[in-house]
Amino acid sequence: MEQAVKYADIIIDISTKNVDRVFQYRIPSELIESVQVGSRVMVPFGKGDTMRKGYVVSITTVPSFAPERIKEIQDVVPGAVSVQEQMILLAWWMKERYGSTMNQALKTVIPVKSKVAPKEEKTIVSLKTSEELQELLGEAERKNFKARIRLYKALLENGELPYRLTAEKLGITNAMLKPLQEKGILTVKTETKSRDPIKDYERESRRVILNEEQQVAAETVITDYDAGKRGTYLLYGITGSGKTEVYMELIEHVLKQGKQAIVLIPEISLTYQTVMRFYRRFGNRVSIINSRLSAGERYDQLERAARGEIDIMIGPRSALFTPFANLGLIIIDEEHEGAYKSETSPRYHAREVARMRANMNHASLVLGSATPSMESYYKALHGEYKLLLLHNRAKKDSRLANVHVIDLREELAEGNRSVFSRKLRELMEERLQKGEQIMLFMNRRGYANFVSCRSCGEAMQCPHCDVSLTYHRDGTLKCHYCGHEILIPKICPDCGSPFIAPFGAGTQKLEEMTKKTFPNARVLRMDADTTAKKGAHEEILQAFSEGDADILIGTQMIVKGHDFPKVTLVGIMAADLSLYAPDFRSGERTFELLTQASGRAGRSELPGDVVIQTYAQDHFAITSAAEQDYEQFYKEELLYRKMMGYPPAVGILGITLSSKDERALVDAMGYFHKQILKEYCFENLVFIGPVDASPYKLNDIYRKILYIKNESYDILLKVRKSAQILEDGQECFKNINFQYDL
DNA sequence: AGCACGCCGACT
DNA sequence: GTCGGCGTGCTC
Repeated sequence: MEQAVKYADIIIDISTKNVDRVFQYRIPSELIESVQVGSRVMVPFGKGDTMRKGYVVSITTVPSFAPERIKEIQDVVPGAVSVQEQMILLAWWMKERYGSTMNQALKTVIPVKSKVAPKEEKTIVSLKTSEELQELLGEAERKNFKARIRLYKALLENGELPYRLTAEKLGITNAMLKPLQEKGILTVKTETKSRDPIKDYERESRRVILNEEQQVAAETVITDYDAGKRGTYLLYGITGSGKTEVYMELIEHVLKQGKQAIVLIPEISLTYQTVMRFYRRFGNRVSIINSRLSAGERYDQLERAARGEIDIMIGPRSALFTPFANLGLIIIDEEHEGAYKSETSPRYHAREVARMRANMNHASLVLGSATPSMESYYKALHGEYKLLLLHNRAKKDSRLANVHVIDLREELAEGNRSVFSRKLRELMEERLQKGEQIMLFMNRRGYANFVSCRSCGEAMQCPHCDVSLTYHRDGTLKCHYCGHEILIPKICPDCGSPFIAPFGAGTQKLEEMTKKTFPNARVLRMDADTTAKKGAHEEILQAFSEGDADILIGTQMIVKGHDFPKVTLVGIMAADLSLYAPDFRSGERTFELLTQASGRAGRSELPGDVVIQTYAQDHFAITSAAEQDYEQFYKEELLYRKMMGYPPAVGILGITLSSKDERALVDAMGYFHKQILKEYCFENLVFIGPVDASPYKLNDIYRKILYIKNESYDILLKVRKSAQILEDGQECFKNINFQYDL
């Protein structure tokens, strides 16, 4: 029987909104087998029929376009894995939910195949002696071949040149190298570097015996699972209560049924220690993805998952898209972490996407945290999630640290102007004497040390962004948003006064002060500057854990998930710095940071102390963190959120408009606001703003935000859709970029 | 993204 | 008179 002609709905791989929709193509009969939903295909597109990559999102027999104008699919992308239909559906869902383009959604969901399968490194090698090169250079100079002159000069200096760098720096193209290769002047050497997958690890079959609490938690999930019930669980376990053992028990159970598991861990706490625990238990059925892997290595790992060579994938939020065919369990550790929210479009939250993926695969989702996010705990208390509790520390003799809250105002009033309170200083001296280690935590968020003019008060600003430049020890001023860098000026560019000086204190300053106060102590600093180099992060932590230093100074990154048994004192220099950030989550974040930082002290047998220095010693985020009392904090915070109308009590939708043209932005925002108001005048929407985003100007682009609040998420979703329709349909929004944040 | 169509300035 | 600038719009 003659088969009916089939058509495929295809999304073209171009990231502009005008082509962000489906196009229909005829499937030629010889490809009818290989073209499936999720296939990547090459199709002729546009005038001139340039070949473009596209993704098949659905297949139909009824064309919805004039059939004589429908072109044919040319090919299935060679060597490409046909992507799971699910992943495409997930991308659709994300596009709808978060308001991105389909392409952006697909790109986050589908692994990007590296250009060359094995990692290749090309080098340009000269085949001539330097005298001969000199001669060639002379000839090129006579003929005024500019590109060749640059190339010969570089070759004379080095003999061998890395291809990529050369091409970029000297503006040399392949076309121009070709004749030179043919003349035998040079050659392009290609070295294939094999991408080494993770080595085999010895598997230790030492079974961990769960304590009673852990057992109960694990059993709850397992019983549901075996009864065919899938749900979302919130595993709330205090620091050191052994959540990881529970995860592993659950994974083991799921694996036994031939299913796979994904474990999300914030990148920052994805340490060697954690990973090794999984390897020891599950051997080489485990794989990790992290940002240190190259695109190719990452792709390899996902391929292995697709081929069924591994059963467990550990990684940051992108690991959520591991193409497991038989996914049974998703675990999100430290679920409160901000890193689970994507900062680029689609601005998805791993928790929500995980929920969706779990639904599609009939899998369970387990969220774990010592300080659950307000949203999750709220849902757990309202029965949407099942709450699992771990109250006790897994190691019996480890105990909670003594917490001292120090009022900095009082210190000042009593004449102590140093950054160290008397208590902290006293304890530090004692620890140094005993040879124990100290961590000093500086919460620098929203508190850059900027440079200002003493006479006109003007702070040095980034010319591209609406933020102050940050002062660095080497005499430069840097913008932490766009990387703009200048030397510190000698006179104020505004008033000409020579009295300009750094202001405020960051980790650098703290390091200086520490060295001055404790001249004999060995100090290590860890922050965005000292860890800019790859691997520096681990290096510093390694050095510290091996006892190469007495004091570790750092920002948030030192308090996440690292275990230093010899640390018995944690000093939090200014606990309330993060409290006044212009964000309704600042209290929550402060509480989390303080709780985590406190948890660093005394994780072993040695008794620990925590000193919290603050100007707001009565704030509940600080008092409840000092008492390590999450419930107390939750109650107070929820009250506050209810009062102020913030999530999780009410839903909030943030719509950011941005444009290079400030006037156009203001006009567009005004018009947009009016339209939404008009359309939803019968709903009880609460509008806040529009306000300037923070920072208002970023990379020369101005940004304004309109917040819309309502108790019902569904209504906000509807508003988002209407906004999208406005965005696409209105002339005046042409040069305005929209971003949605729910 | 790319490519064509289209309507205004300096040139063989 | 034409060649070509890049603004605008469409692509199954």
